[in-house]
Amino acid sequence: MPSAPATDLTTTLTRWYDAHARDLPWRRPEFHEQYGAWGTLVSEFMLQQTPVARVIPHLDAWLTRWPSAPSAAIASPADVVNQWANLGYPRRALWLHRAAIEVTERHGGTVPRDVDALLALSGIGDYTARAVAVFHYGDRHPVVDTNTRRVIARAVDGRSQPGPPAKRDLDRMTALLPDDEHRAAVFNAAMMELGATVCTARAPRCEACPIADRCAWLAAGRPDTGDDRRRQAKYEGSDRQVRGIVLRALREAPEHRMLADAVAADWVDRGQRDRAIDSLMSDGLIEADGEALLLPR
DNA sequence: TACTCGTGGGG
DNA sequence: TCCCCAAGAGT
Repeated sequence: MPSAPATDLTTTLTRWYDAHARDLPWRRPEFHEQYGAWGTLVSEFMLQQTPVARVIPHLDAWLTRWPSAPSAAIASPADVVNQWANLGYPRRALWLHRAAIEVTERHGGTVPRDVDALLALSGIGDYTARAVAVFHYGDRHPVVDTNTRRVIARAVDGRSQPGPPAKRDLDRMTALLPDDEHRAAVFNAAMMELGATVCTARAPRCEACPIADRCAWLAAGRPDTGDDRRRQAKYEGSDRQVRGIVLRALREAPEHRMLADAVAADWVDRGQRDRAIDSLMSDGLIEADGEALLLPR
């Protein structure tokens, strides 16, 4: 007969987190003192779909240049897109810039604490809004990302992978959250850290897992329960690839300006190249000036 | 809901 | 080599 866990989930995860959490810039008290909620907001924007190791140097550079929302709000879109460099998904740079303007105009330059106010900002969804409210302000909300969804799928549901994201994920995370605000914040961080470093997507290290004794998936023998997530579209030859080539060329060009004909000139499918340029323009990531293309002013 | 949107490191 | 995946959000 299996014995009940000696310690409740929150305490177990909190102890593990205290001993094993990575020392990341946005977890340091000085970071919050220096940059306030703006620092957390910028870090979370960059962490949307970009790995931690790649974010760290860019975050430092960004906050050195723009240490507050109002300072970023008066930058040009070109400066922002260029500073974003190769972080990927460059629309995020424009949305972050827009959010900085909104924070300056609507909230007097201070990133708001209220989740609904955060959700109303450009580029901020369920994850980022609650991450700011929890990790900077210390409030009690469910922070649901790919890591927490995977940990719940395994530990609670006994499945090898989570299903597609759904609104219901928020309620499931809430159900696990301790009542105390501070403990809830640590619980959110610990679930994410566990998913990022132990309960990983590909090769989970169950032998190092603090909650292995109560994991439904491990108890079931780590079955492959299938994966109903949608696979990422092929990148090679895609519109995204062409967009990436075009934008990189403009970032690296003198004055961030090039003759349109010279951009991605060796891309064989000319029609696809032109469509990519059109879509970048409609996103506001580039603009046309006569025969030239340039980053938006 | 389904699809799009970059870039690079690791298995 | 190739494929997978990464602190998601907007449409």
